[in-house]
Amino acid sequence: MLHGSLDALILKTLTGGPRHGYAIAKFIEDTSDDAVVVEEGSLYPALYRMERRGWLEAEWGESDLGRRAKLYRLTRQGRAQLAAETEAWRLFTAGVSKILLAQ
Amino acid sequence: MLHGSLDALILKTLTGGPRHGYAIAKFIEDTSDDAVVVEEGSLYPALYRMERRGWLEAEWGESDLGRRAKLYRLTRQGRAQLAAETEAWRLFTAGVSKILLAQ
DNA sequence: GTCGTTACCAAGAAAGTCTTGGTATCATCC
DNA sequence: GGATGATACCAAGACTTTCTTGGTAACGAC
Repeated sequence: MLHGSLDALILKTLTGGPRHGYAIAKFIEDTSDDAVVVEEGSLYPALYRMERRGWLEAEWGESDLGRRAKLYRLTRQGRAQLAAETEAWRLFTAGVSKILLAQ
Repeated sequence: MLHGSLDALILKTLTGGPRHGYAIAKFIEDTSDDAVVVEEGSLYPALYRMERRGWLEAEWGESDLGRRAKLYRLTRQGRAQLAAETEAWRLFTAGVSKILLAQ
C-alpha cells in the first residue's frame, strides 16, 4: 500500500545520484525500516511512467556488483515534480493528521 | 487524491456520533482546512463498501435541518478497523517522511 | 546443485477514486 | 417568480495506481 507516494519516493531517492531500479527499491525499504515496501510490479511501471513524462532519464550501465543494470537519473522536470509532490504530501498528511490523530 | 485514507477518515469522523454522508464530507473538509476534499463519487461508494464489510450501520433519519438523510454509525468492527488503519497510517507516513523530508 | 540474491520485464487483476450525470428540497436574492 | 446555492442522495463508467503472478538471467555460497 503505497498510497500514491511512490513517484515522490523514487524522485527523492534519485536526488542522491543515479540509481538502478532494484537499488531504488532497496533504498526506500531500508531507509523506511521496511515500513514502505516496493513490489517490483509497482516499481518498474512507475519508472516507465515517469520516464515517459520526462521526470527521469534512463541508460544502460552497471550496478556496484558489475551487473547489467538500467540507471535512472532525475531531470530538471523531475526535480520540479518532486518539489510539487513533496509539498502536496506535506499538506495532505497534515490535513489527515488533524482528523485521524485528534484526541 | 485521498491516497486510501478515506475509510479511516470516515470511521474517525463517526466516533463523534452518527452522521449522514454529506455531513461526514463537510467535517473532513472543514477539519482539514480543505487540505482533504471528499468528492461525492468517492464518499458514497466508500460508505456502501464499509457498510457491506460490517464497519458501519445505516438507517434513514433526519439531518439537523430536518431533511431526509441516511445516518451512519460505527460498529464494533468499525472501531477495530479504525484502530488498525490508524496505526498502519502512522507507521507508513513515518516511513515516507524519513525519506521524503530528509535534509 | 540447489538456494538466495541481484537485476530486469510482462500481463492481467484488483481496488480506490474521479468524472459526469441525475433526483429532490429549501432558502435567499434579485 | 425565477435563478442560484446549499443540502442530501445515488449510479455508471473511466481512470490510475498497485498488486499478483509469472518469466529471464547471472552470480556466490553452501
